[in-house]
Amino acid sequence: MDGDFIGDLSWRGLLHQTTSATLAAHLVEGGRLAYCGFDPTSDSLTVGNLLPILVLARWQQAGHRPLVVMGGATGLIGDPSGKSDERQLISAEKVRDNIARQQPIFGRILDFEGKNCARIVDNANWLLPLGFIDVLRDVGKHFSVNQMVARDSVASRLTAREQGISYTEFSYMILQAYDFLHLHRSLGCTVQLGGADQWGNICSGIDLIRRIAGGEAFGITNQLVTKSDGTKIGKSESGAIYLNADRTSAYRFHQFWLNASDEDAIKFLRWYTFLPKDAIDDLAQMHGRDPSARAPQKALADAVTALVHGDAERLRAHVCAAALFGGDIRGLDEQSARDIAADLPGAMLNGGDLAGDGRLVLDLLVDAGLAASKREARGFLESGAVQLNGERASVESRVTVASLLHGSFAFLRRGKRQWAVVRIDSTLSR
RNA sequence: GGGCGAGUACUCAAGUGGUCAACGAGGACAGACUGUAAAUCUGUUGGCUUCGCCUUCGAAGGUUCGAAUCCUUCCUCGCCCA
Repeated sequence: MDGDFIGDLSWRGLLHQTTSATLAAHLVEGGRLAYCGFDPTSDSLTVGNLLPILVLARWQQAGHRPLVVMGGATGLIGDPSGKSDERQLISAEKVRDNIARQQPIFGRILDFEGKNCARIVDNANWLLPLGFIDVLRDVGKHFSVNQMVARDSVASRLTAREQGISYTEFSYMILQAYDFLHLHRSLGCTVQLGGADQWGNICSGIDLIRRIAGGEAFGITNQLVTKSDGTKIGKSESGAIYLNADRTSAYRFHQFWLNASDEDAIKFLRWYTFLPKDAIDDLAQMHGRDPSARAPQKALADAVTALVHGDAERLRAHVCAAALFGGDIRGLDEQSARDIAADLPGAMLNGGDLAGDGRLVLDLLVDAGLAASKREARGFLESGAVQLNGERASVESRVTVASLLHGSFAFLRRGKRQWAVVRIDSTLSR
């Protein structure tokens, strides 16, 4: 997919705005450097952050150079864009920690080798050494408060009576503008990418570059995407969907995409995968012929899981899903059961725990994380939502040694799609 | 610094001395129907050793037989004045 970056974004429904009519001409020549900033306000990135990373990857595939800017300094301040509340400040330590945890994902999705290799920099390196007075004299003079107040991110906080805005967050756009200026001067960065809510910040940077450096710079924003019901992607269910395997297992990640609604699946394919237009059109057609095959959902889950977790993990997740939702859980051979069990959340028991009458399924639901409390577990059992090894369980049901598969597993299912496993740790038993 | 107002469960939002574990809405989860979809209908939504008990209404104290509701101090936030 060499070449047309703007065209690619556009048919995928991701293009929101670009800053200048001369942008297209600027991009005709390859090797342009564009940056996108990521503020380390959380220790792990979520599927919401995946989109801008992919935009950088598309940029790279179009023959340009991507630059990831970690907000080691701006993360200490907090961007008011798109936020209705003033945020709690996070400690410097936490920010450094978050950066360390967030970085690996970029290595997996961007190409750090070759001619158009990606780079990661941290704005703490140039923002922290700045002196307050110097900034006010050299940078602040170029900002009109009248204009700053008119920016959406600020204006909404000034008019909304619930929350105001602190001077700290108010200053954020100056810092981001300075980032762009710095990257323009030191690395020749000419383009900034970001979500639609970043428009104001990006424009501030472009203005600053024109005023101080006399250079021309560009901005491209992508649409902020939501599900068809208008809610954020990757929220709800059992919490946010993270990109780190230790927060959201590859299996759960795969399941998340597989559960996309019909309406969303095709859109997600355009937004979150590199599949070309005709491949996606084919999937849409297949889906029209046989919706129950859920071809788009499967393609989506496989593609995104492979991208984020690697192909081996994708395959495991796929096999696991097929066994749990397609086959007979009791018929699994020991090795398969062991593999699948490893991917599911669950509870670990030692052999002695199941001696005699065993333990109540009610209790194990809580231990395995399928119910938040016994009170809730009781509700699930009473409504017939729970299966033990494929058979409906009741409030009185117990797990005994006899109910274990291959002497060591018991599979619990709550509702249609939540699975967990109770495992016997043989090293502790007997 | 002064004046006024607000802080209730995941969110919004009732409740202004006992009948309040706290109305209602949304969300979420579950059941039925399906395709691990959507829509629809139904149920649940603080915890537990569940005909009862325990812990919650910004925080800490206090008044009272009894407080989410009254008083004091503190914290956070908004508006106005300086």
